Amino acid sequence: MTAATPAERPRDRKSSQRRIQLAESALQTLGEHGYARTSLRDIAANSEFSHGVVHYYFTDKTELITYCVRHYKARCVTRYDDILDSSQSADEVLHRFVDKLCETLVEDAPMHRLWYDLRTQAMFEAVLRPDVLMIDATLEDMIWRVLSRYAELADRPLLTDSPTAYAMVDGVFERALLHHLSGDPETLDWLRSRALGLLPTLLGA
Amino acid sequence: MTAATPAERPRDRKSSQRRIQLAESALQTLGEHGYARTSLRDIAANSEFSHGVVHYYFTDKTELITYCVRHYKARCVTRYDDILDSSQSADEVLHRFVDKLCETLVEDAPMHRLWYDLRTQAMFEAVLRPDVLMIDATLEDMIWRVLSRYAELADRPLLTDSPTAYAMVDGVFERALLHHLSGDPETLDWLRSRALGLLPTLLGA
DNA sequence: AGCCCCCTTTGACGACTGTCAAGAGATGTT
DNA sequence: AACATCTCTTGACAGTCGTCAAAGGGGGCT
Repeated sequence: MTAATPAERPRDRKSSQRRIQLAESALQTLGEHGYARTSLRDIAANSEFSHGVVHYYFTDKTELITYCVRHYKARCVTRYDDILDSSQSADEVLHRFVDKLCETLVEDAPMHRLWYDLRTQAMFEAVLRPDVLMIDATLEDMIWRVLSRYAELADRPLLTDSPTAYAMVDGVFERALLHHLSGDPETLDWLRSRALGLLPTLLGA
Repeated sequence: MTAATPAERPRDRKSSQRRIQLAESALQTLGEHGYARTSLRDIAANSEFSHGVVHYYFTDKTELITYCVRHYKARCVTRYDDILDSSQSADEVLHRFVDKLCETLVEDAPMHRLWYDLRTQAMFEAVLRPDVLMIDATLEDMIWRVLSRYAELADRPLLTDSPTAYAMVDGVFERALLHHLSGDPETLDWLRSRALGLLPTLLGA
């Protein structure tokens, strides 16, 4: 069957490529100006197309946003996964995780603040909630995988549950991001030392 | 001396009352719709004045917002202070603090999400940063006072520093707020149990 | 009384927004 | 070569935004 509307079939592959392309332009612009101050014209101006093309590939602004959010997830969720496979000691997991955490704080700062922006907007707009909650759960899993591997290699039990551990790490990271973007030069050292201190306290005797 | 501009002197008292009055209306509207989707006309419509009056008392929209933020601080910073004075045991501080935390999560949910909204917008707009960072520091102090009193009554040392402790508690609270606003009925129990579990782990032997 | 100053309302402006329609250009099929 | 289909540009629409100017009232003062 697969009864597609007449216009959909030949477009499928190319159209999905365009959607991705537009989503990447959109993510970059959103990371610069924030969700509220980014218009469809801004997004199109940062791409190589005109503003009308957005409505050709996305029915709605919210569809574009939610598509961007979902596309964003795929890029960042596996950030720490190679550390887990290749590390051989608890200490190695700890240090490499913290290094990566500090690196992405600086490197991907616009994308991180965009994520916090969207998550906060989900507190106001119900349309954003399903996607945001799903990504938040995925990020929680990501942190939990790190902590589980860390505890396994240290041969000690984890004291907290997954949501709490994620919430605490995320709180520390969000604070670091705010201060980093505010120009505080000590933020990186603070995040490094606090993350190095935090993880061991999540392990029991 | 006090060389005031001709228009300022007689206005002083009344004008500051109006500013407060408008700020309260603004805070309520901002808490409902969020920073980005709140216009000056919305704010005025929620007050008993017309939209023109806002520009009579505030030169700018950003001046209104920053004034609101500063006014908001005064209302919420002393939230837990009476607990500290009147509690006699560590356990009493712990339970009364957590009770208040859960109560304000439900009761003041719009104001909390507004705070998170503004703090996130400060990652994009530099004008908001001074006020946001100041309030964040004040909230950090508020949490630190609770933890200090808690540790003092328990006669045990605190394991973390003030910024980290605040960041972790705030992360847990922010997560609880998002899920509460998403309609998750188990959020309140989760926050209560996790907060009751978190504070003791911040104390050393 | 008449005047002046403070407060408020109203209406308007230019700019910007999401959305859509009409048409031009390109691409490939028959 | 001619046609049809997909893709993209352009221009316009209705609405909303921050901002401001003009004017209306309402007290108190001289």
